[in-house]
Amino acid sequence: MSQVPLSQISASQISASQVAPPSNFRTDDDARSTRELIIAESLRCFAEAGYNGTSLNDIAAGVGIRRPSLLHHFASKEALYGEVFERLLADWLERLEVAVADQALGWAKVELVLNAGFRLFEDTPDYVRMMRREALDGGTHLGIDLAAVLRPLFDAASAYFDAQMDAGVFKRHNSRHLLITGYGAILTYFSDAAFIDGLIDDEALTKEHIAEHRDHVLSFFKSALID
Amino acid sequence: MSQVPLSQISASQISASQVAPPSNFRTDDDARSTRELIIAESLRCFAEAGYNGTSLNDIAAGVGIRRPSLLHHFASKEALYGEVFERLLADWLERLEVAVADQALGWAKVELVLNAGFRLFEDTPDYVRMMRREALDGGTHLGIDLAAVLRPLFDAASAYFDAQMDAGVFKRHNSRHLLITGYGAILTYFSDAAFIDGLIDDEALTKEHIAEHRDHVLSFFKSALID
DNA sequence: CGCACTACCTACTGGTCGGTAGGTATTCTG
DNA sequence: CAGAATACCTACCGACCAGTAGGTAGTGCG
Repeated sequence: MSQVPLSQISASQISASQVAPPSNFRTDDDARSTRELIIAESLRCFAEAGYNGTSLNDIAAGVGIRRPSLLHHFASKEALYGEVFERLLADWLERLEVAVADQALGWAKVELVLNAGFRLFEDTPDYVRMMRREALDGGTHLGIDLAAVLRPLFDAASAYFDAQMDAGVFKRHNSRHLLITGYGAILTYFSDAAFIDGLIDDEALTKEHIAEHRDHVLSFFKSALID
Repeated sequence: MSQVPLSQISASQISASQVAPPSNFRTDDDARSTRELIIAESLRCFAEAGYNGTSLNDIAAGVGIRRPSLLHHFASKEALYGEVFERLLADWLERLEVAVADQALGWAKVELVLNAGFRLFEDTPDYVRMMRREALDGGTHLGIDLAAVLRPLFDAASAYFDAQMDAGVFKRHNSRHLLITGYGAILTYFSDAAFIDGLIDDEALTKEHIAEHRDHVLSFFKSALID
């Protein structure tokens, strides 16, 4: 690092203007909060416009600081994106594992997990869109291999369905394809909300409409799995 | 212009300019084909990396020409994107309407349309990813309002399901939510193929695996709609 | 031949990108 | 109170972006 050629340092750089003393200084308490503000705004922007469609200036402006100040808190754009994404994964895994760990069996457990998913997505719609973009790009945008992280959950769910089908609790389906179908059915409603708004008369992502869609997905899956 | 010091013009430069006479000249027949090549490569790039992630240089390089030559065929990047997208829509609507116009009734018609969708998506996976990105961005990236174009088809399909449910052919579900669920279940398999590859042992988007998923979706929906 | 036309090129413009250098207030700490 | 640390700033960099200017081969037609 820092082996910048001396030739790049010009005299004009030294004569920086002292005209604008912004005075928007932050205390230590606020410092943590600035970091959080940046992460929150980044999530919003990355979900809305994607990685390439979001500039550090956009994020900085949303927070109310300049780009270099943002880069004081995060080493690079990729590092910032990575931190937002890691937080996404951690939040999701934590909340999903609570539902997965539940001792319920049969349809009750499926309903439990689906409900947890809906609640989770309802709380974090920006996460959903960001995840969708990540899946579209192959899930390997950064160091994290999204599929590899979710694979254990996926395998466990698949085994659960297979066991319940063997036991005759559920009608027979291909469990892995069933999971892919389910994940697509649920995620799409949240990721494509802006598009779906144009297909229906109500507005998607309102509390009422989410509940409507959740009820539909639950009854639809129940209808396909239970006699 | 051309105020380059004579001293900088080396013999190698002069020879270089004559060593590479591009010679990739195209006749009138090829001219149309260059346009097609550009559209094909654009589709590939826009599907792979999105609008913001694709530069005109990327596309031009894929075709084997320079960016200004590309802009000789299309007025701007947006115009190019628009033409690719319009072609997408036209292709889809044409092929879907054949299936929709069929006189089949009950489950046979659903199977017909689903099969047409699968065949369509299998033939044009790049279209699917581009569409997905468009839906993520709200479907109003350019002048075209994606949802408005599809709305008539959506309404007709919804009315069909309602009628069949009223007649007792299908079990009762909310038809509009059913369509959203269905579109998500099918589209996701194609749009997120790279991610799904990491969740399963087989490779998605092979002929065999697509058939497997189609069979699953058909039997799953049949299971949910028919007693 | 002369002239318009097409398809391509190199070389450039203005602007934006991510990132860096270096400075300045303010606060914490010894 | 001195010095380190923090959080912000302006001014800059090189790279890349979409798009333009202007030139040059080759083609078709009078």
